[in-house]
Amino acid sequence: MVSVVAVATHAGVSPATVSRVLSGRIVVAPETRARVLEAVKELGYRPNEMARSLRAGRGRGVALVTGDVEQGIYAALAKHVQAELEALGLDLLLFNLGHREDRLRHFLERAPSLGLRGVLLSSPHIMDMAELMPLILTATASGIDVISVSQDLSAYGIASIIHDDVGGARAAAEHLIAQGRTPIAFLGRIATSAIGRARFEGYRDALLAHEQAIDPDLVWDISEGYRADAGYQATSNALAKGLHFRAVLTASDELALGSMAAATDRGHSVPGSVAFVGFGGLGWGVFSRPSITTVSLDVGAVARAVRDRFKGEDEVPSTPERIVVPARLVLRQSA
Amino acid sequence: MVSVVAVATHAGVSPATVSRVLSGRIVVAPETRARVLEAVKELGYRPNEMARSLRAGRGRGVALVTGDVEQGIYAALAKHVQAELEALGLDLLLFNLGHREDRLRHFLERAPSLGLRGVLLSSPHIMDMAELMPLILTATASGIDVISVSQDLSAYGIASIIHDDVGGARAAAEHLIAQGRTPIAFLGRIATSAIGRARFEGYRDALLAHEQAIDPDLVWDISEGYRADAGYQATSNALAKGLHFRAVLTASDELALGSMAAATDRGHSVPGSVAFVGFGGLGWGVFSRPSITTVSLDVGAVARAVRDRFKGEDEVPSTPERIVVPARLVLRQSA
DNA sequence: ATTGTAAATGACAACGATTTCATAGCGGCC
DNA sequence: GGCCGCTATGAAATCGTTGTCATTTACAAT
Repeated sequence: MVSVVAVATHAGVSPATVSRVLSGRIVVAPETRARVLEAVKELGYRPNEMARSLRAGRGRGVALVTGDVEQGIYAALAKHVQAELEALGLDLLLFNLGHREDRLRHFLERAPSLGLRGVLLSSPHIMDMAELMPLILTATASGIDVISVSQDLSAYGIASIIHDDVGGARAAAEHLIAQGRTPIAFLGRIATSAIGRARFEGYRDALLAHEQAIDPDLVWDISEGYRADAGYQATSNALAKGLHFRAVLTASDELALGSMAAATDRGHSVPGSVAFVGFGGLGWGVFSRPSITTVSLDVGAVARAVRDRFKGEDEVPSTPERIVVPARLVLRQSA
Repeated sequence: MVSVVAVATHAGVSPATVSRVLSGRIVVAPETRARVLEAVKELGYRPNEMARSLRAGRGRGVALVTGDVEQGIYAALAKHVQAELEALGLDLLLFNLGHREDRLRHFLERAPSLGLRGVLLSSPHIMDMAELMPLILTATASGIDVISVSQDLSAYGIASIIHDDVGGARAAAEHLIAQGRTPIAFLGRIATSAIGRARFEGYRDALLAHEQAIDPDLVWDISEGYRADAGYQATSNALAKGLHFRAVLTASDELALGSMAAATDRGHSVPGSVAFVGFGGLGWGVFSRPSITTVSLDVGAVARAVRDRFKGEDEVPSTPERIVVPARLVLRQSA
């Protein structure tokens, strides 16, 4: 491994000078500078990131903690965030909880010793943040910038970048109501997910605003992840019970796909007999048939907000603590 | 930050002893040991990972280099690999190339200085590995275990964990032929992707084995990523040209979905008029309507192979250099 | 001519953990 | 009783980088 010392020797200067040249922040005689750069190139020197991190007290890693990257929206988030971080010379560490809270606890315990620059918490289906707060505070105290993505934790003093889930769901419900597609069912996690609850609130708001009663039988509060099979299951059950509904507002595109399949399998036409709205705006939603009308979440905007948060060199950014990214209803075939 | 020195002082021993107790590999008097553990617990000490890495010469990170995590198969890979690595106390760094080769180069240049334990190259749509070999060799020389995932680079002496793409595609084509669904079109990257080419070979093998001619018009060699829109586009073009085919063997589930949509939109029934086979076996493929018959790739098996590779403490594992994970044809509605 | 000042650079310490080397203490054996 | 050897532990060096402090040299000002 070629180190500063090697470069310094080669260039006939001290290691300190090499460091100065490379940092660029300190004046070095042009001739010396040239000689050092020459040596650097000749030896193919690259500063050791581990030594740098130790010296600086923190590294260049930012962790993304997700519930399940296999879910399209998280994969998209990982992709966009990674791209933004890479542009800042930061690395993305991925921690996938699989919706198991103990792993989040374990990660948070480890976080301070890893020298992370930041932690993006994007595991929205975990409710008792209160219990985890001590760990989070320990992390922030150790210089880690903890940001909640998707879930609003600004009440706890944690910077939050969130989608307008309430507004998005409301817009979707309004659209369905305007088309006369009532009654509308809601499918998602409510009791066990802050995000799911926000979407449910949007649904409820719209219904109440139009003096529609909320039928508990049409509120399908699932407890598993937002995968297609959960949607299929819940919808099949509802149909088996003979419940009547003309539309389903779901909390993810995957749920919508599964839900739609359940209806289709029982001979209901989509959107003629039942309409479906998803959440996320994933790429493949355009190509299912019928394609999925969805509340599109601008993942790129979230990633840019993350970038803004990390672009400075200062320890604790002073940007606003709560950023809301708008959600947009994208009309396609299913509703 | 509480360090070994703090713990040592607290326990009335030297830092060396603390280290010995925690490593567990060296005998320490039971009474001393107890005192150290007590101090560790009392102070909430956690070894600084950056210092450890510097001292050890390498850290605990493993990088996963993907083409596009937003594609289901890579997201699934990331998820499973992360889970396996976490069990080994290793962290996953995610680098998403977005199919841009310069970023791979850039990453490989940086890799040795990051102290990575390993690099999982899973960006199969890059062909001229020969050009990148010097960088890869530099990485391996610096102690990084470079493993090619999906793409067979064992000819270059790089450990490779691959799917049986040829066999999987052949099985799919055989299935279509057995059902009399000919002529069969192939949709995927051939010229610009090692994996795509392998899948094409399986297709070709099956056709030739059954004395079917390969119609160049039915070989749709796309150049973009394996996203649904590319599949839609290619298939629409083919249909617009009035080409006749009874089945499409595609190189990903996303392509299959897009391709299927194109056919559906032009009034063809699936699978009655045209059949479709995808590649990957993603969760949502079960719930599209029609659901997608697919060559399922066992991502979990790949992740386990990765785990086996990293579970030892030794620098260069001596496990076989080429592991082939079987691919399985999963019959669903589309074919 | 002498002193003051700024620029350029080198020596050295420090980040925190681990490992090697050295040593104190103790028990056993002849 | 003296010596050998083993066990348990401490002191110190090391990983590679960077920041602080000190030193040198040159030049300007009086």
